[in-house]
Amino acid sequence: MTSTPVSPRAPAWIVLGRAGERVDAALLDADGSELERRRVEASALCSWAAESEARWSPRWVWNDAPRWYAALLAGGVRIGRCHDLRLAHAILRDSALVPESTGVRQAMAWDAAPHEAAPATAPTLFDLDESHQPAGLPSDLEEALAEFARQREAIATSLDAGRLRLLIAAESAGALIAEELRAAGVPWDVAEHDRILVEILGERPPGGGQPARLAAAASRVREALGDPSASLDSQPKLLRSLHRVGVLVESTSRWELAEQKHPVVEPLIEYKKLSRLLSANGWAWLDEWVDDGRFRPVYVPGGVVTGRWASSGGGALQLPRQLREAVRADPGWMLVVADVAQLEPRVLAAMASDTALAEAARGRDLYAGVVDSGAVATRQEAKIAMLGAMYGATTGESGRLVPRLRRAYPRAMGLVDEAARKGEDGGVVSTWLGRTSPPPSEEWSSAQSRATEAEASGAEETRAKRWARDRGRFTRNFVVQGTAAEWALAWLADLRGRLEALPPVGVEHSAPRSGPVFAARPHLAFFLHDEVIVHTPASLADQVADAVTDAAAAAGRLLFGDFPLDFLLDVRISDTALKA
DNA sequence: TACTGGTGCGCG
DNA sequence: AAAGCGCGCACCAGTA
Repeated sequence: MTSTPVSPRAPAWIVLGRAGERVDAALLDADGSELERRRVEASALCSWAAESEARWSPRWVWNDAPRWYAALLAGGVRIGRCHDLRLAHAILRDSALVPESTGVRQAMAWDAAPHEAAPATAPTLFDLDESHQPAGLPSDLEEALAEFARQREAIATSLDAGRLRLLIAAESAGALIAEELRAAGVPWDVAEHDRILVEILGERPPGGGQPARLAAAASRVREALGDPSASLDSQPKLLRSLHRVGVLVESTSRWELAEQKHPVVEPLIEYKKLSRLLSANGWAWLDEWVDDGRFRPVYVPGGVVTGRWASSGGGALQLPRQLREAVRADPGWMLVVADVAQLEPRVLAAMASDTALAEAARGRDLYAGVVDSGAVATRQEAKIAMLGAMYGATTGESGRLVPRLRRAYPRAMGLVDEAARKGEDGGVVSTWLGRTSPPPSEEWSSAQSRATEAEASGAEETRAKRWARDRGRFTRNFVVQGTAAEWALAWLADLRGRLEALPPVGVEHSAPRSGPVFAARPHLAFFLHDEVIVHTPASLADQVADAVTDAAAAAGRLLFGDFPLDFLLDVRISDTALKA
């Protein structure tokens, strides 16, 4: 392998494909011309990739980042940049910036990209079992090269190649980061988690029954219901039990229960709370998801239509506040916890070039700025109104307050109102960088056309109108949520580069459980829409905090140029992830 | 026994 | 009873 002659020209891209136990690689120059091919045994891939990365810093082109990068990371190889064909295909196929006639928009195997839950153990490249790959996703080199060519063509002929390149680079960086997050894991203090569970639920019963405080709440509920055998976990049965004692609720949700005056209410709400903690994040979760002091959730980049990440397994995106104290830095390390204040309205201000809203956000809590502008009276009103504007509220306090925002910030509100109108009309909308919402379903469209026919029933018209409004709220939110996701990807990717540039620490200060690649340096440990947690050697914590802040500013400039808007962060350095 | 849909609740 | 977007997961009930 190492004896193969070195290419006379440095490749800008290296496209990888699989052929059984071998890996085929095509080295391309910047304009996509092939320089040479290599054939690498799977067992030698890590060393060849490490060498190529050091020599050329290419952008690696592959069908699906998890399939390749999990194995590279396990082998101690970190790479800088990639082009993920599956994720890029999904963006280009739907993007309104790409002409209809382009090859990438035709139906093909690259569309078939449903993710599946990752295996419990890191896959290796020798693993011939492909059951974990997205079904039907092409894996050989020729198909990867053909798709890569189609994608470059689609970008080049698009209405805005710059934005699409940026979006695909950010999306692909996200794919790398998702694998790195999983490889490094969230540092997790099992003893602290157990302490929290015992404090709230009571001791874990050795036989596997209910913990004491949960059992006590259950018996208080049954006593109030006057039924020692009442079933509390079946919604229909619980509803009937409540009706029998005169609690005439329509659902068993906490909000509705809380409005009732009856002795059953307090213990039932308590029971639901404890029961939820036990089933969602109890000892069983701990056994299944935390291993050797690390929680390793499965992130799914691009898993949400808007471009947000989803997660699969472990409920990574639902870590309850209650358990944040269990997120704990290794000895000698610290956590830098940062979240963006009001990311979505800030993004909206920039997209709409709404200088009044940007002014309200500058250097302060955006909602405080809205209050100062006189649009509404209190912070709570500002928040409710802003969320209502972005989500499409029409009733209640939120719906009532939105018109005031419309007067104060006509540009920003005009942007989301227009997105809603397009959605109601059956059109599509796009994010700032060009991710486009899916078109309406056949069922939706035919319901709309039927409703306009002369013989349409009142019920059909009503339903069509409701569906139209539903879709309008979706597209209204899509542009904001999706652009916020793009900003967050840019933030993450920039931060990743800044962390890489910090000096590694010596072995005496390392965190071996973070794995071969991350044991000696600050690394991203968690990401959730507008929040990041970095696990860092304590001596670098201040520099990491600066990096997080600088990366946010860089992301703003990358997307929105010199539009005068800042992305205010709350940054904390602590040994736990506890929020203020 | 395996599935699907409804409910409720955690997160942003 | 959440009003108003996007998710994942546990649990139960009904069906195949």
